[in-house]
Formats: sequence, structure tokens, C-alpha cells
Amino acid sequence: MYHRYIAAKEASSAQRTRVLIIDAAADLLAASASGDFSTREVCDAAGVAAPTLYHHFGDKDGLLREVAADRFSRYLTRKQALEATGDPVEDFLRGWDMHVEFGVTNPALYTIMYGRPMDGRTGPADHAHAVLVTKMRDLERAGRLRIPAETAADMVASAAVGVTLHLIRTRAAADDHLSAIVRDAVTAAVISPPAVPGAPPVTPQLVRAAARLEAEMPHGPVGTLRASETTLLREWLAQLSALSSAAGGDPP
Amino acid sequence: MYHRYIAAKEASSAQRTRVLIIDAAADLLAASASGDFSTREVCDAAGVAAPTLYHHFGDKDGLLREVAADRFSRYLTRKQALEATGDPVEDFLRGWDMHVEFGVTNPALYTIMYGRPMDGRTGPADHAHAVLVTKMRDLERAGRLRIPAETAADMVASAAVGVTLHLIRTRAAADDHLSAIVRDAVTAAVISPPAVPGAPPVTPQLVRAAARLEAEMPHGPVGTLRASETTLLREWLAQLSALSSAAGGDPP
DNA sequence: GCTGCAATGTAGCGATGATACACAGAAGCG
DNA sequence: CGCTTCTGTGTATCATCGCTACATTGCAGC
Repeated sequence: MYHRYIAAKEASSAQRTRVLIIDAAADLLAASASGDFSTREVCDAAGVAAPTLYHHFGDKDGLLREVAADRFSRYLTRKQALEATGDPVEDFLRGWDMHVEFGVTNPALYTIMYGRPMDGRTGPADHAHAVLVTKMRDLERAGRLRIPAETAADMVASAAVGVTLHLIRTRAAADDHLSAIVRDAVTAAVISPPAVPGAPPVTPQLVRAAARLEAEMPHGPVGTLRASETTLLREWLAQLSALSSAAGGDPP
Repeated sequence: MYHRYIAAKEASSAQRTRVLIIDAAADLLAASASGDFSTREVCDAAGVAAPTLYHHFGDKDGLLREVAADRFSRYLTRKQALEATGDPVEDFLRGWDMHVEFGVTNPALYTIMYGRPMDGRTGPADHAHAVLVTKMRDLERAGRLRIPAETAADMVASAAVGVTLHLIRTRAAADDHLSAIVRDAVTAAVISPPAVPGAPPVTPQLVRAAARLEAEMPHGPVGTLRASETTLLREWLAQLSALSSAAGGDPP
């Protein structure tokens, strides 16, 4: 009746109804207290009938996934302009804050994305994780990562999701400092400090000595050092002994 | 018909049917792939009719909460005997591992407990968090906490839940080292080193290697290590190399 | 203009969470 | 024992839910 003129103007009518349904579902989801909606509500709000919804999204879960993906990517792209700092570490920190902020301001969508096991199909959470892995690879390429990029991405994702869900569950404010604390703790565990300011004096003897000590290190606590300290010590020794040749490193 | 005799033997018939329903729901939940069940399934499996279920648990959500609380507390008490170490730090680490293990082995229950916003009423997650806070207070009283106990509990809970949900979401194995890494990272950020440990195993080779590396250590930042880290590393190396004589033996 | 295809409305199915109502059996009391 | 009362349970049913078979509409290409 009426879509004809709109359809003729720009996008296909099908795409129009798609975004119509997605918008209606997102609005209902944001307004709902239970974090859920019925397909009938969505159809009524969007002005379409049930088969239209299922024709476009397959089932309710497909709609949920598309809504989450749409809103999440929209949120990211809207704030992406702020991520223009050349520093990958700064980008990483901003990415964390954006992630948490999105979750706190969109608890229903976030819970759908991260609060339940995957149902086989890939969702927006997988896409976000892929982006995170590339960010970690950037850091790795810049020599700022203590651990493999994939492991770092898993650590960061776990901690960020945990904090966000905790804030959602406890109804805590978004500006709570919990996110910052955990973020810094994870950062300290994942990201190494900038290469070296001056000229790092690393002699082959030091590297050999570090490798020797690393080989001698047992797995439990050593001497007066606690287990956690031993872990950190072993990690540092690995870094030092890995410096073998390319030690003198030159800043770009 | 038949419960009469059982009921007469010990507990009230009402309590019997309660645990009957809870067990049936837990079994169905563990067997279900979707992480959900229908009240009809539960009633059939428990051998009761629908009004009985609603008479005891109010609604489906009440049943879910009671099932989660029952299984979680059962899991904790079953493993609580292993938490007999006097060291509060060790207790904390074991608590973390137990938490993650429970989540990975009971993904459906865990998702119900932590994967969605609180619906006003208190659930098993709140109880678990209260236990965690008391543990953190123990650490605080032992002078092993860098930050307030409540903040530490929030950090630990966030990270542990995040890791567990990540493992559930990615279908990763329970023995994945991700949990250990995040756990150690959080531990390093929350717990301060101990006063004095016991008598750990130290080989003469390790002591010599530590002394050698200590001699090779320069004063500035070394390789990829920050200046502060280098300081700490040098300190630890001094501790290890000082173990030379009194190391292997244990003082009477 | 006719045909094929994608998109949409009408009507309804099966399953689900939840409930109104009545019955059963134990407890208390004469 | 008879009577009442209350908790616990079964029978039957409701409103809603996700979803779909089928018919209809509108638009593209020959």
C-alpha cells in the first residue's frame, strides 16, 4: 500500500522491513525488564505479520543474533572515530572501556551475546572476538605482548565479559572503577612496557645466565619466593633468554 | 500409592517430593543441550503433576534457582574437605579452581546462575559471592591484600565468572590453562607476597644460576622488562642466590 | 500480458508456563 | 469414632508462545 513509494526511492522494500523489524525488536528489548520479548510483540510493533519475521530471520534466535550484531557494530562504528590514537595500547584500553560501556548501557543485548553458551552458529560475540584478536596481533607485532596473541585475546575477553556481566548483575554504575582495576590488572599481565627508552644493555652472558636459571627453575615455589612470584620470575627469564640476538632493538 | 511407606520412614512426604523434583530438573538440565527444560518434562520425570511443582517452587524460575543453589552448595561442600590447607592464599586458589570446574562441568546451571541479570531476588550467586567476601576478609586480616576486601572480591568474581563463561562459550576443555593464567594475573593484582614461606626445594645449580644472572644484571631496564620489574627481578635473584648455604636443609 | 519468484497476510498447530478446582490424607479435638 | 482443617496432589484447562502450511500480493523478465 504505502511502502511502494518508499521502496522506489531507495532500498528494496525487503531491506526496509528488515530494519523495521530489527529496530522494533531492539526497542522492545531495551524497554523490557525481563530481557526478552515475544515475536508477536515485535510483529505488532513493526507492523508486519509473523511469517514475514520468520521469512527474514529464520527463527527468533536468528532475529536476536541480528539485533545484537546490528546494535553492537553500530555502537562500535559510532565510537570508532575516537580510536584514532596511533598507540595500540591506548586503542586497546579504549576498546575495553567501549566494550564495558556497551554492555552496561545495553544489558539485555549484552546478556544475549555473552550470557549463554554458543548454539553452534557464530554470533556477534565471535566477530567481536575476531576484532580483538587482530588488535592483539597488532600489539604482538609491536613487541608489546608478553604472551601469544590468541591467549591474550582470550584473557582480555574473559576479563572484560566477566566485569561487564558483573556490573550488569549487580546493577552497578557504569563509571564504577571495577572495570578500570580489572582492566589494568589484565593489562599488566598481558602487555609489556614499551621496548626500551635508552639502549638496553643486554649481553650474551646475561642471556645465557637467564636461560640457565630458567632451566633450573622447578614448577613449585622456589626458596623464599611464592608460587605467583615464581610464575612471574619464570616468565621474565623466558623473556630475557629469548632476547638472544635481536636484543639491541631499535625503536622505529 | 507408594510414597506412603517411604514417607513414613523418614522425612515428610513434602520434602521427598521436593528433592524428587529438584533431582529430576537437575538431571534434565544436565542432559539438555539447550540448557533449558520444560516443566512438563520435570513433572513426568519426577512422577508428579504440574500443580505439585508450582506448589513447591512458585514458578519455573524458582525451581531453577533452587536447583542451582542445591547443586552448587552440594558441589562446594563435597570439595570443601580438600580446602583444609591453613594458607588462605592456597584456599583462595583452590576456591577459584573449584568455581571454574563447577561451571565447566555444569554449564547449564552455571549459565543460569551467572549468565543473566538478577531478577531482584537473591540467588546462589549472591551466596557464593558472600562466601568469597569472607575469604577476602581472611586474606585482608592476614595482611595479604593490596586492596579492600570488597573490591578484591568483585575483581575475583568478575574474572572467575568471565573465564568460566568463556570456557563454556568456546567449549574449551576444563584443563585449559586460560583459567590459571587469569587466576595468576588477578592474584598478582590482588594479593601481596607473604611474610615468610616454608622450606622449599632449592638445588645448588639453581642458586649458582641465580647468582650468575644477578651478576650479569645491569642497573637500568633490561630487554623487554620495565625498570620496576628489573628491580623486582634483581631482588628475587638476590633472595635465591642468598639461599646458597641454608637452602636445602630445613632449620630445626 | 504472462509467468516465476520473493515477500507478505490469514489462520492455525503443537507445546509451554501457569492455574482453578476438587479430592485425598494426615493432624487436632470432641 | 466423627468432624473439621490444612497441606499436598491430580484432573482439566487457559492464555500465550514459537512457528508454519497455505493462499495472496507485488515485482521482475520474456
